[in-house]
Amino acid sequence: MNKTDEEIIAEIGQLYTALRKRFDRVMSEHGASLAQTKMLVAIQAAAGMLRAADIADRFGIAPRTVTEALDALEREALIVRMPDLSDRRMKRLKITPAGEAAVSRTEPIRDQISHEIMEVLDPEERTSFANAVQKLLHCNQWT
Amino acid sequence: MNKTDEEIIAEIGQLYTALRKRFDRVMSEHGASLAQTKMLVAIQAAAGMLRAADIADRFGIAPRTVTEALDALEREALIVRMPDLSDRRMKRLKITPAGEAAVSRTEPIRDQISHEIMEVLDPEERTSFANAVQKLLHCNQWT
DNA sequence: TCTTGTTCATGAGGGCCCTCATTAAATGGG
DNA sequence: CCCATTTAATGAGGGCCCTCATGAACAAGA
Repeated sequence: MNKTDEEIIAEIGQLYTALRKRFDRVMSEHGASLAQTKMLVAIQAAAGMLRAADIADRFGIAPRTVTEALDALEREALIVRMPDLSDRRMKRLKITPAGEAAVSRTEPIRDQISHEIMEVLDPEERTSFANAVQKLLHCNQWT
Repeated sequence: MNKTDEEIIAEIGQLYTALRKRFDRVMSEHGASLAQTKMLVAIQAAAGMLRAADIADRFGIAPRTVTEALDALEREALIVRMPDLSDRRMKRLKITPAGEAAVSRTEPIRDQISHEIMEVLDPEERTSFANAVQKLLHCNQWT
């Protein structure tokens, strides 16, 4: 029997939840969750020059969401928010040694899990799946 | 250039967020959000016999999540929680007239949006995409 | 009957995402 | 130089999801 559009969409949601759950369970023991770690990596790479708004742009999420994630990272002492002397509206983000430690600790784990998740698809499936996701994403971006 | 596993997974997240945003924007004006409306439909179909735990099972989400959604639905007076006389631990869920009105008001909208989202894929793409999602979901369910 | 184990709903606390409103600061004309 | 606009970050309030802990009620064996 063929799936309805609604069923497929419901399954996308379930898939997202299942993946996040899997990542977070493993990674929560090592410092930061997946979304947080991705921000941490970006902050580290930018060497103290990144602003909250940059992260929002880069990951395509709302600025308010970034503030919230940074609150958590700062609470865990993985980053610090430094006031910018030349523009007092913004704060530059800097990773702490503890933050760098968390990044290097979780990097291999993230790779590993990502790979384990996707390897259930054979190469052709993987490619067409990636294309379909891209297509769906593209057509719903601006809507 | 080929996408990494991590990139594909990140895009699944973005897709989920974009879809939910699209649904919620339209549906929030009509009473209940997507997840809430799906629960409402189930509650309506069960004609007063459904428990919170049944919803958790049916949708594959945690009981605590259901409590939260039901709080919102009850706040909006779309459902009521009725104590069960034979087993005082549980509460039976009943849809209100306002709830039924919300369901019938949003039903065509949900169908419409679902269809608009999925129609960017041609039939073969749609099928292989659905299969891939299924496969990924299946292999990550228990993990 | 009296534990012990189970089930149900929920409190408490988080993560990740959103919109809208607000404050503070920078900036570009008049 | 001053005001209007724009930009940065965040407060307030929601939605959807999780785990772990709690309390009440039921079920069943000793």
